[in-house]
Amino acid sequence: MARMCQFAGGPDQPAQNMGTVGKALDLLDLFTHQQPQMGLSLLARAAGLNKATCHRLLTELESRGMVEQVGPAREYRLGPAVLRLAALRESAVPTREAAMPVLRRLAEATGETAHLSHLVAGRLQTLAFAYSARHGMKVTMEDADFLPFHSTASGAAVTAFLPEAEAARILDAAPDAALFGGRVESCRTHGWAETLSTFEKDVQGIAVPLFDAASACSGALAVAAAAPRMTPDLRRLILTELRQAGAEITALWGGTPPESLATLWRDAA
Amino acid sequence: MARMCQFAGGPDQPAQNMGTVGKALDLLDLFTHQQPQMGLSLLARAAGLNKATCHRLLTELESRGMVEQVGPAREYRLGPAVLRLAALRESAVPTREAAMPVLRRLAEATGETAHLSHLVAGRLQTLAFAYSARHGMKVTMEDADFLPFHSTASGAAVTAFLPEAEAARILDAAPDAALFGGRVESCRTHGWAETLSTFEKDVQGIAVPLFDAASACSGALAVAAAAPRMTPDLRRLILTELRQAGAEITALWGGTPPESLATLWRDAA
DNA sequence: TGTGGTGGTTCACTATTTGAACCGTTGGTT
DNA sequence: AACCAACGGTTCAAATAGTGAACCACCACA
Repeated sequence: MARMCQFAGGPDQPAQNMGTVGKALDLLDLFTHQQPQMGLSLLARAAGLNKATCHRLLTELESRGMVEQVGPAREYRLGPAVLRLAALRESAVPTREAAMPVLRRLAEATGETAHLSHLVAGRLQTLAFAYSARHGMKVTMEDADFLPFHSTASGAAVTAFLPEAEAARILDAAPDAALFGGRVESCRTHGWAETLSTFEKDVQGIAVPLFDAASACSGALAVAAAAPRMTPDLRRLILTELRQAGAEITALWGGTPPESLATLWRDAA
Repeated sequence: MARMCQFAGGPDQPAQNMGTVGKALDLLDLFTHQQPQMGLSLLARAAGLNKATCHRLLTELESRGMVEQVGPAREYRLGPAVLRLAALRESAVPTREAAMPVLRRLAEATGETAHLSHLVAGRLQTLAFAYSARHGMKVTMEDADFLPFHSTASGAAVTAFLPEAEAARILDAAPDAALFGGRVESCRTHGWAETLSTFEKDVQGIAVPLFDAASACSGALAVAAAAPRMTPDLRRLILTELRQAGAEITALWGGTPPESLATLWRDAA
């Protein structure tokens, strides 16, 4: 079960399972903060689809309100139907709402930016963040973006506690396998991951993993601090608060940390 | 262009355009507050799909995080990916966020429950609402639900300003065509719609339509008041505030009311 | 008047989706 | 314990639905 990769060394698996609806959903993922709306041709090119195919998919998405066309250029953007789905999801399982108070408390206690992400479909998705009012200079973030595994503390923390197969996939894709592998390994032994100036210059990230009910890693909680004002004391404080908050959110989400990590955190406290 | 219904009296058009992704997206619409999660068989039955088909669609939705399976019964529920999409949509076009202050002000000024819905894919979707703190007894609402056209003031208001073809479709589906048609006609002449004890007993609804940039009706703003405390004065107040707030939200959304309604509202003020 | 860019449509080809029947479990009844 | 029904999930021949090169009409620029 651990090694599902039967094609030895097959480094390129560019096309995954490609159903029609998969392609349609991939289209939705093309919209970002940087490009919240785009035309048919651009979408087709970005998705690697024929224009006709892309058009049909978009039409179908539009008929259900998942995207909408706007302006004289008839560009596409995400539609209002997603709002209903999200509201329904949050009402059924209030992931974000439940974690927000803890997140705010963490930001307040550390004086730095707190940041929550969770694993969805193999990617690390920003769920929420909270700023502290203490300092004028702070690390700012964009909501609803994907986090790169290899350059963030959250990414390392999650990778450290992923099933072996998936962790291997991420490790293989790392540009600097040794460095990233080291961070992951360190997280496995200490219970937290740390980066400095990898995601962004002069930003120090410290992260702990979060877990679901099956003790599988489901996300990460991080503090992104301005490196210039970091001190050993502050670092100790962040670690303490982070472990505490991480345990809380995991509990709020109905999850349980794996035994190994639970003891690690207990000993540290 | 006005009358697209070429099959005279054709009352049953049960199957619309049915692409594969349409079916998949329809699955998402089956989740409600009442049933936030359901098993494979139930979903297949509710969607009118074969179990195998339904399973494949769900698997594909799950691979993109649009749904997730949970618990020993492996039931499905909406997944975390919808959160990202909604956050992105709100960031690109802050429909809800922009309207919230106006909505709250409306609730405060009238002392009743204010309610905002918009038209998506031919249905009226609850977008937000605001309560007033003035009275202990108030009309309460569920977010992220669909509103029936025929029994709500919002439904009548929207229908009154829809393109003829769509309005006819809704009118034809009305259980009491005369009553509903009367409400719609009244809204066309006065600029607002009103219901009493239709959606729920002892609830009086008053609604005005909202418009997009092309002066097409895109939603409705309503006040749901407890009928027992309604007075002519209160009703006048609600109407004034409602027109004002409706014009504001339409403007905030970058829309413009059709000239006919604009003059109606000007004269009333 | 050409050239290259849109958004959108057509239609023969075929690859994808479909659904009856199947399996292995589970949980309640007789 | 045997039975039954309903569950989630899988198989595979049959056929339906998706695909993409080539096609408009349009616009802007030169």
